[in-house]
Amino acid sequence: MIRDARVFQTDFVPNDVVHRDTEINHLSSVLQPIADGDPGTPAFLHGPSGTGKTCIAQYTVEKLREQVISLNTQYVNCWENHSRFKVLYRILEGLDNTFDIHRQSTPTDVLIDRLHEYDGPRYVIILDEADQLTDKELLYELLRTQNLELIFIANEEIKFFAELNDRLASRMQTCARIKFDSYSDEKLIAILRDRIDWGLEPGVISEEQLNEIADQAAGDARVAIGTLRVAARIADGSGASEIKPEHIQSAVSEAKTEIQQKTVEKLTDDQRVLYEIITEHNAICPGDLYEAYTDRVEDARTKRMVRNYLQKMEHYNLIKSRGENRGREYIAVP
DNA sequence: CCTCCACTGGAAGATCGGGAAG
DNA sequence: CTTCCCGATCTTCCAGTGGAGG
Repeated sequence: MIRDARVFQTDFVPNDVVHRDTEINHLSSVLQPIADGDPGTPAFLHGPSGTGKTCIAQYTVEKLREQVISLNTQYVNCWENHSRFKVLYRILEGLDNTFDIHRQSTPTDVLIDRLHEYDGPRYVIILDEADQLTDKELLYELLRTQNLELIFIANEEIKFFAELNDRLASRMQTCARIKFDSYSDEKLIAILRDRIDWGLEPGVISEEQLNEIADQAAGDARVAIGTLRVAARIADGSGASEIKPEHIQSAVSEAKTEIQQKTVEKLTDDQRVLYEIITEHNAICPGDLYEAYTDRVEDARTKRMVRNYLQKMEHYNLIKSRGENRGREYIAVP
């Protein structure tokens, strides 16, 4: 049933993206000066998850590479590299300039200096999940570095700007802002159909089932593609010759828990204990939570550290917090 | 109204872990 | 081997917030 599993990977960038023309054109025009050897304008892409921001950024930069002979590019995910050091490291990595940099012995200042010294070809950097950066000042440093072309990606525009100080916010105002809206069902279906043409045997999924997937995904292409992939796998595993409604039903929930499971695996032991306690309760107040945690764990961290863990887990969308101060409760995300 | 106190999150400093230098 | 140094992690301290209960 599955011909090519690659097209269902979350980081797959299609050769031809056909459902985001406006956004692609906008971004291309922002980057166009680079093709003429001039500095471009930084870009800021924002919109809900699964709306193609990352995909379009990578696709457009790839097209630019075809036009410009000497061009360096790098993709940095700030979720995975949220510290100042890691982001700078990844950026220098894109220039093959890290052979003598080691976390332990190289101060971050040296990384900044080295980046400032860079005078090679123009360097396009995609900073994905830029709102996850702990040290936003780094954005300022990057913006004033010669030869860098920056593409920032974040989910919520307003929230992102609210977290910046005035100086940085006004500097960021100069970015070309490109908004990504949720996909309509028709567009989601068109996207799915592209992937199906490449990835699945012909005729294994009906129009009706496609509609169902698009409906469940609620505008999120990542969820739609994930659901399709899991549904195909389930159908294949059960020996069916085509994807049936029941395959989709189990795929929807499995696709969601699959993502969650991956995140839980990334937690430390202490964090996982906290997560388990929260999932065992409908809602739990901080005091009880900390007590339960100290009971289960040998050598417990302090309350302050636990608050950091909880914040992190909320960021990962594993738990939610409700209420403030005294009324605070923690709830597991279903 | 006021006081108490559980809770939050910022700031500053201590500690950990591990590569480099001696 | 030891010593030095760094970022990351963790603790300590604390000001601020707002609900509970006189």
